[in-house]
Amino acid sequence: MPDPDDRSAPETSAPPSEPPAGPKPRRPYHYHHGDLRTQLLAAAEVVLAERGLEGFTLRECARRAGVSHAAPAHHFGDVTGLLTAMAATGFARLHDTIAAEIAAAPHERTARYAAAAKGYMRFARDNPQHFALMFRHAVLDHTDEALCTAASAAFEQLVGLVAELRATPAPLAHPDTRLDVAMTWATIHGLATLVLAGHFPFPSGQGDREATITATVEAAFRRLAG
Amino acid sequence: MPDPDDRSAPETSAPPSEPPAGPKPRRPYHYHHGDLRTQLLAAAEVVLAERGLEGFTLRECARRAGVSHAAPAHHFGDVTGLLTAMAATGFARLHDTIAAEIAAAPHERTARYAAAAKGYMRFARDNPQHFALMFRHAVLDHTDEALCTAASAAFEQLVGLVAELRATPAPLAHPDTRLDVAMTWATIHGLATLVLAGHFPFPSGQGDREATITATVEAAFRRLAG
DNA sequence: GCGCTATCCTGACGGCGTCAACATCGACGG
DNA sequence: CCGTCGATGTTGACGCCGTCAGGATAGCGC
Repeated sequence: MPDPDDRSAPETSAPPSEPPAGPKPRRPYHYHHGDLRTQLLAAAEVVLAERGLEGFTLRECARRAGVSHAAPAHHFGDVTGLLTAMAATGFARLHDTIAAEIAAAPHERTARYAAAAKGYMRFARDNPQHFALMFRHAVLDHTDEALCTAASAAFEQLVGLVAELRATPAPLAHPDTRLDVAMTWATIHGLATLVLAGHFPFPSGQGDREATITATVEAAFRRLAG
Repeated sequence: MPDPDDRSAPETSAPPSEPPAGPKPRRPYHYHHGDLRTQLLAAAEVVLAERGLEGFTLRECARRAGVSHAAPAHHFGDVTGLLTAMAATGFARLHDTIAAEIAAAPHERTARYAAAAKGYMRFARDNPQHFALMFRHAVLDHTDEALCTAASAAFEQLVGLVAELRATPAPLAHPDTRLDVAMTWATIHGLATLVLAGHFPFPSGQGDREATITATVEAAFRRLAG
């Protein structure tokens, strides 16, 4: 079984289990070809990015992985299982993206706070379909353990950031941390969601759209922090 | 053609076009039975609320409306057309809900501002599937005129509220109205989206969940305003 | 060497959206 | 008053989908 905590980007290179094997046109179908689960996840990632969640298809994933249409059932049960597994890795990757952005920021509370928001937005922009999947409640199995732990880890990261911001008396006057957390998450999540839905205010681009968005996030969270 | 600006809740009562007509068992199918378009929209509303967007089906809508599976095509083209029409009425209803909440609030800037947010949240809570549909970019036709005008009206309502809030020098220090609008919309939209996705922080209910959410919205927007 | 189980295939089923072909109704012009 | 014509419904078909049942294959412990 592949490592379920694998957070790396999907690899499209075939494992060495398929040598060219000369002009033999095709083997009479190989059962047990190694780690189909990983390859299915990789294929699903491509399908999701290409076709979106509306055009996502279990059979297409199987096709890309070179197996029959019923093969995924043995690893994921049904389509919900596959999407849930993808969502779990998505939360893990979101966590890593935010952590990387924080690590690259100057070691100062407000800057780290804004950097986290920038990381959130960057993940959403770079993986729009994956991001949308993670919050599409109806298509996920919320009893799945991997999903819960991955989502919780990302949430705890957020709580930690807010706590760090409030460690000194200056910022975020309201004493209720829950409200602070809710506000922080809602603001960045709302920004990301609206941008992805094409509803970002004033998108008619004079100038760079990306820069505008990043600047908005930066300004919003510096204001939120102070 | 029915009024495309109809914002009332769907009516389930049959139009008087079907008199009992004695014991005649059934007419050999009535073509032109009045306003199928309206009835299809009403049926679609029920299907959406019951099954969600994932379980939404054109054929089921046709079944509920008592017509054949291909009938909707004559009024909406394809499923995108129907969903787009529903999204348009959704934006109109959101606008009305917010307006009603503002009208019921004390005539003071901050209170009206918070009331609008409360209206936004109330609409999302009372029509979760409809609300989700309105922001599901991939299933809507964004060249549709009715959708554009309805969405723009709701957006202009938001812009007006922010402008009203900034009319006196006190609140929302940042001079950039665009940032204020973005922040306002993102915050309330993020709150609504996260609540609907079941990701609202600390949902484990000691006490009334609804009250907690409403109080959070209230507090968040009073803080945003001042 | 032998079954056991995980893995994978084939084939089938019902449901879906869409299209093409046909039926009917209402309206409008002769 | 009648004929035609477009708008509005119906029927049937197509291909695709997810899922399930049943059979094939391969590796592994005994």
